[in-house]
Amino acid sequence: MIAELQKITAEVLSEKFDCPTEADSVAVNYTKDDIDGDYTIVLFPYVKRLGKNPMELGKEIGEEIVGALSTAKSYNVLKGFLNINLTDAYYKDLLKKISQDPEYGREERNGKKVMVEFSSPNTNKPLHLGHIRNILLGWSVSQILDEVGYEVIKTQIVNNRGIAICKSMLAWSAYGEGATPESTGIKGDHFIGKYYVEFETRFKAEYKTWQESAEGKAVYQASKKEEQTAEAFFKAFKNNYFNTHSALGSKAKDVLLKWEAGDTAVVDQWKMMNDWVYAGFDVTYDKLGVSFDSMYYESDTYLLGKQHIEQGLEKGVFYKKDDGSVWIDLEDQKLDHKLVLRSDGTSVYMTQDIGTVEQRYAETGAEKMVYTVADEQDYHFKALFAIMKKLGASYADGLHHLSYGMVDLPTGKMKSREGTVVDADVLMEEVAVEAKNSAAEKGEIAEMSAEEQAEVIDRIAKAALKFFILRVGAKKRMVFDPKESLDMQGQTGPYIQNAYVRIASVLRKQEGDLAQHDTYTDLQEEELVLIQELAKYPEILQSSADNYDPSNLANYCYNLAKSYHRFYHEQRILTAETEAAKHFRIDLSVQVAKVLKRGMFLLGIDMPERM
RNA sequence: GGCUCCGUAGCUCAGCUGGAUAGAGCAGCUGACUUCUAAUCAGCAGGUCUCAGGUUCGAAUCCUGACGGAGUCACCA
Repeated sequence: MIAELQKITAEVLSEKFDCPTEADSVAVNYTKDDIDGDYTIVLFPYVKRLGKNPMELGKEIGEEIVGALSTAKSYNVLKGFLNINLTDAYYKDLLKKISQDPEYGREERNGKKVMVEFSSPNTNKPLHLGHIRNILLGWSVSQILDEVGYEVIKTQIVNNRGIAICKSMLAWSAYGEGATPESTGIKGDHFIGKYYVEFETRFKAEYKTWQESAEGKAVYQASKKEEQTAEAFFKAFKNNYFNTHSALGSKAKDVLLKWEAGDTAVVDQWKMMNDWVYAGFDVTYDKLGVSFDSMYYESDTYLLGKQHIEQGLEKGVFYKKDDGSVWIDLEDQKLDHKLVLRSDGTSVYMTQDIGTVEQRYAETGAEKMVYTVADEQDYHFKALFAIMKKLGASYADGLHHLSYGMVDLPTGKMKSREGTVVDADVLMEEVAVEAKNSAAEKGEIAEMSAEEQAEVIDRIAKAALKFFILRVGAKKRMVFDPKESLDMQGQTGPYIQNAYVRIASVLRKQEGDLAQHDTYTDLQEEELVLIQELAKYPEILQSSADNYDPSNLANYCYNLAKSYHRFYHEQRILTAETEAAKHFRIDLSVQVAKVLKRGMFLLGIDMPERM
């Protein structure tokens, strides 16, 4: 419709006014809510160019449009804006088209593959609120990309090696006394996290003791900068202490060395403990309703990439310093020189990532790869993508960093050291309790069986949590108030579910088959609004996919639900004035339910039939 | 210090490819359940869109600068 209006306007301007105009350049918008009209054409640019009165110009174009388009009913010109009203028949036809398409909004398969990486946890501690945002975003973007035509491969890389997991291993060996998740009844990831904390606590104590020892004091006196307090010095010196003085540190490093050397006992322990963590993660993923199509493990990939460094050196993309370290100059990208291989020949993060991208492309042929990683790594991914481009990777332009802001608490940043991290499992449990309390005051749920109740409450709780997080634009840092996120009223997931449930309820009470409603005329305002909203759905999907941002879709679902609630309140459905009106409204409701259900599904949110 | 992102109502957020009087929800105050589910609806109140310039017929939106916040600039991952 927009294209048609643009075309006619451009023709009129070009032919009648000798004012050559590109159709694309004509500004056509949806008319503002409180103004009469459906579409609005902005006249100012031509008023100025032609030196014509806006009213006259608007009339000329308006006449032409109403004459040329059978779907255009009338027009009005207001303050330089030409508003076009469309006929009821046009909207009824729109609804009919939507109604005839059972997979409305879903695009033809485009034959392209896209790999979406998300979650990517470390195996030394459980998932937290930050992971939840990551997972919900990654999952939802995957779903949306699938909906607009891609074949999506959902993947994650598990950071299962390195010094961190060695700390947990060491603590478990020393203080675990053979305990297992099974013997203690603790979820595997939490179990490992416990030993990580155990290590850190002991290390802290050890460090504290050392600071007061003669050696510690001597080091402080010898190495401190001017005016530096002991507290500041020791804070900065912590890593150094771990590497050079700490008994615990040297034991942990010893475990890491043995792991890298393939020491059977260490590797076996590592496998066993990581398996506990994976089992724990799986439970959380399951609760979140997400799954993966493939997995990568850092233990398999951390040595990758060196051969690409060699090739890059040959091509002259990289250069070698005297000490043997390899670098790339990214100053033309407004980035610095970046190290890609250490002087001792071992890899850094970047080396691995180069190797991993190449491996993934070789394995899947995906032309697009999306990395769901927090915005603190913006710089890293910019550099990685620039490097791949310089290396001449054919898919380099298809690489995308789905960068999202950190989640803050009302009290500030989440800090694991200060124990202010919100654990994913605990949070979900809290939301479930809140949903249960909320539901207790409502009528319908009480009549269900215990099993049904639990199922419905679970859906409501998940909807509340997921919608709260997904409605915020991904790039934006967001504040997560545990209390507010538990809200079930207003701009929330349950509000949208409630609209769906209302429709489901009406449909249950409807008797007999759905009849034709061609004779229904005189569309009501609330009905018009709903059809207009429904018609926007495909373009919303497309823009969510283009921007890798589900918040568009989330807000759309809310708006659609809101329009429905209003419609529901203003118009009778089952007891409508005429049979035609009744069937029209039922059809309309069915279409709203269809879109709400699908849209929310793409956000990873399930709809209950009752609540 | 360089670079990147952010700054909209008391709070949490929409709106940002320039268009009419800047929108929701929460919190506060009014009203609406004998009538398809009140997890709903209607209303009141709440704004210097951080500030200052610029471009434009028109700027929350684009540009420049300042201020405030965050991130990053590791032979860490």
